[in-house]
Amino acid sequence: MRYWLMKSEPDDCSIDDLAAMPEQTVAWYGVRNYQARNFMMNQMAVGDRVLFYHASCPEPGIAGIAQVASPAYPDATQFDSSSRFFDPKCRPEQPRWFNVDVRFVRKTRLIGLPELRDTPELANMRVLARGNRLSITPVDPDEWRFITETMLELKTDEL
DNA sequence: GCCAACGTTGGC
DNA sequence: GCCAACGTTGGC
Repeated sequence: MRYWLMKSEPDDCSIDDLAAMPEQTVAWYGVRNYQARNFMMNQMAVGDRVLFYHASCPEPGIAGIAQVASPAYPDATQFDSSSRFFDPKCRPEQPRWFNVDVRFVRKTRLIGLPELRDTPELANMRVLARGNRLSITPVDPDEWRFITETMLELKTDEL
């Protein structure tokens, strides 16, 4: 099992929005970056755990835990001319963009970006790297354990 | 709204 | 294959 951090704009889909979804599951559509797409296509597996991160908002940071709920499949919005994610270069017989489904696990206290940056154990987190713009980044098992067990005081059966 | 950083595009 | 121009991300 791998661990990930996935950014979402809470105006779009917050952790509360995810919890309120049917099946508490949402399609992670709209990724238009090859590196992030490749993580979903090639490395994610159903059951992988996810740090749900609120981005582009007044208090950016980790807001909850989620899990990967489906394999990657073609992102429907790439063919939808009414979508802001429409990609006119894409044809259904050769989809370019893919997404997984993500399911709610739990809401947590907000671990804000300043707190993440102030935590020496997380100094090497991908998402904190200078200039990082990826909306999906891998999380090391040690980082996952530190965040969930030490910072959030969650037990294994709560994840 | 600003801007640093990075990805993508396209001319050559 | 280089690289300038442009677009996007996302914190502040």
